[in-house]
Amino acid sequence: MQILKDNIRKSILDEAKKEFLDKGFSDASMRTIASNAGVSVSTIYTYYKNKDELMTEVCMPFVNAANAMTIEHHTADTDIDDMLNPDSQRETARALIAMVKKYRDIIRLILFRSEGSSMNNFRDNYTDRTTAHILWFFGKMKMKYPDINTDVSNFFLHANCAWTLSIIGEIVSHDLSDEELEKFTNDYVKFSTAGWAKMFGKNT
Amino acid sequence: MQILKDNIRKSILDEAKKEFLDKGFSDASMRTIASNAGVSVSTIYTYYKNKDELMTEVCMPFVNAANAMTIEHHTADTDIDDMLNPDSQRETARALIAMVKKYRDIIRLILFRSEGSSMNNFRDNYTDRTTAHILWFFGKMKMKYPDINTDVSNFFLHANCAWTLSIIGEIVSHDLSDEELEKFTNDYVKFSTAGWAKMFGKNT
Amino acid sequence: MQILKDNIRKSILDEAKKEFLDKGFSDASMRTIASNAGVSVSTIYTYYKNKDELMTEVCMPFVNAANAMTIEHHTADTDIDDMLNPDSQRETARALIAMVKKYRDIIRLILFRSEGSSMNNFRDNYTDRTTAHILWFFGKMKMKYPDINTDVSNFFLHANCAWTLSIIGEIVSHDLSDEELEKFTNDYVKFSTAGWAKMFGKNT
Amino acid sequence: MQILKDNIRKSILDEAKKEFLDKGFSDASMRTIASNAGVSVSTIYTYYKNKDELMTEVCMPFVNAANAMTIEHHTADTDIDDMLNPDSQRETARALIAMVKKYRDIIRLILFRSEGSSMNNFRDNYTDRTTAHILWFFGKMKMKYPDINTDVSNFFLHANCAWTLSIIGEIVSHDLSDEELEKFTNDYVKFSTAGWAKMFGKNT
DNA sequence: TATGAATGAGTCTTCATTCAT
DNA sequence: CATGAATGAAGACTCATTCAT
Repeated sequence: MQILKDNIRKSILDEAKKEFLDKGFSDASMRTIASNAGVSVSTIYTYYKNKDELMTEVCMPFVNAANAMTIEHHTADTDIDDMLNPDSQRETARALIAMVKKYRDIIRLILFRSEGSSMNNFRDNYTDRTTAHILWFFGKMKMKYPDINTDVSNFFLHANCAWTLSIIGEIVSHDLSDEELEKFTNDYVKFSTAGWAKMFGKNT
Repeated sequence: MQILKDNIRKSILDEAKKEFLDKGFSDASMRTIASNAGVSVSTIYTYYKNKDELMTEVCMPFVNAANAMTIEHHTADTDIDDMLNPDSQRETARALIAMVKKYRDIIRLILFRSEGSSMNNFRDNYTDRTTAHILWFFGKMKMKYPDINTDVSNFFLHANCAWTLSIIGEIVSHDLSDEELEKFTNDYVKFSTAGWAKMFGKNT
Repeated sequence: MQILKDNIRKSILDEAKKEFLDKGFSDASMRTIASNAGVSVSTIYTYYKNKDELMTEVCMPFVNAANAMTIEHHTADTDIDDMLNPDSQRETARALIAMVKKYRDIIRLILFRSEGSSMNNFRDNYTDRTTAHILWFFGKMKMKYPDINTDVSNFFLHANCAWTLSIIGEIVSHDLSDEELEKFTNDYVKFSTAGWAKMFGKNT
Repeated sequence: MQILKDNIRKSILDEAKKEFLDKGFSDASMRTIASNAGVSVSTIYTYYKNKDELMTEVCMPFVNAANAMTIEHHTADTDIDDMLNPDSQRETARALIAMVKKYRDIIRLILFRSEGSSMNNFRDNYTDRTTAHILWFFGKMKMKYPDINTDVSNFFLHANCAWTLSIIGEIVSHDLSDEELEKFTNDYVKFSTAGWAKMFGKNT
């Protein structure tokens, strides 16, 4: 029975994901989801309060993974050097890309097809959170190395965080081979480490 | 009469813009637009063929301006040095920001509230077009300066173009003072010129 | 100017006929007619009071011809023998068929696509009128030849008149060659003269 | 519950029939039907997929009966003599008339008020099917009695079948007493048996 | 005369959601 | 637990017609 119910849950979530991706949240139809999942519309409502919650539930796996990664990242004892260290950056980028590939569909759903749902806030929330973390990190670094230049425009930091999300969006929108992704990673790291070095005034 | 008609057109466009921004294209209601514009629903249809065309018409001012800017940019006789020249880059950035500020609402509409309309393609189209231009430009530069490194991942170029759009999106989503924007511009230019210099291998 | 106006009238009528035939009266659209005729919708209303009158006007050529034929037929000095005379019947049938072929489209319009318009009464009116004439004719014949049997069910006469209309409907619905029509005429006359002879009790 | 649901179904069908008869399919309004049936518009859509299917469902009782009668008629072991035998013909006619009286409203609906719906094809389909049967029957008879004349124009056969339908249409359009119908039946049989006898060349 | 413009009423259909069973 | 049934509100869009110009 438990198994049966889990099957139904999964079936509903799967079909909901397809329908949301296909039509976008607003234009998706609960009927279609139910019909494709082989259950009645009302059954969906016994599992999920409403359309929005269904959407949220569909996105949860990624949201959880993203939160976990964020926490891990935030608690890591990184130093300013890590931002300038290509190897360290590459590692971080690869981990991110691995996760992006894993949650490809959900990410596409959240970034491009969530209009009208509460998941549509994810983009802004995520950027804001990441930005806040960077600011806190910069403060910490300034304490540690008083002579580096951390006088960086808040909005530039924000834009940089948004870039990450933008890149994620581009990755999930295109079908890239592993080689392309690796090459991209190298280029990106080259570009951004050089950029940050310049920002920090370490690039005499 | 002419004035009257133009008034009505403008009124419809204004209210449509508001409604689209407020609810998103899909959830926007023609009834609401008509009611707020003080005309009957059918009157809207004497001016615009359907909801999608109304949306398109709302966005046209920006689309035209963006196209004009693109053409101007593409026909400009830029050189590789311009990409590395902070002054030149700042000028370009400022021009872009000026336009973004001018069409703030429409840009927000296109980037974040256009799901379900044909304007939703703008983002991808724009990124693709810009990427294509950059590729062409790189080829030209490689011919001119055979010793620079232009072996940059296509997808990195794409991601870079997407960054521009992402920044534009952030600008229209936040209420930034002129100082902040100026500061951001400086930082951005510092960061990216350093990045490109590194990419081109000019940064001995 | 007169010529111009007549051109417009004709153009409107032609396109109206097409649209009515295509969609049926109820589903036909004044807009479509106007657009195809190259005039504005309101122009149609300067020529015709409303959709129904436009329909009527489209059908007039046939209605007039049919009335003329009816009058001619009614005033003709026919005798009971004519109904039993194959040559006479064939002649009548051929004349009718000629007219039917001439007004083919309008007849199809009236018989099969006039629902919702006042032309939809034509069928019944025509049958009733023809039936009335036959009744009057039978009365006259009974006076002239008291010994023939004219005790025919009113409704049979009605059904017979309806048959004529039904045949007309079949002719305009099918694409028949002249040979087929001629063969049909012969068969029809053979069949019905035999039938009437039996009815009149003359066929000993 | 079952009873309740059947009541609702029936109520919807009844009111739909009335509305379709009253306004014709195209001009009939789902709102009016729903309102008269005492249900909401959307409830109709839980029972019937769309307006056309509702129309079809309204007509089904007659369509089924007509098909049953056709099958019965086609499988009967009739002979050429039956077409010339007044008693046999009268019997057939009476059975048909009984059915017509039973489904009077639906027949009127199909024959005269179905424009725009898929039931509008019934007339032609029926005529074609009956004609095909007659042709097959004539072939069979020619095999059995090589000396009868079955060289009858296809279109005449078609017109004859259309006559049946035309008569049916006249019956449902008029309020005829049983006597009138009986008298009509006699006349019709007299007329048509004489006609067919002549056609077959048996009436020396 | 010809029409652009305007409209209120209407179209069929779908929606997410609720609830009794 | 699962659902069939029901619904009011809303969807985009079209309609025939009028009227000032």
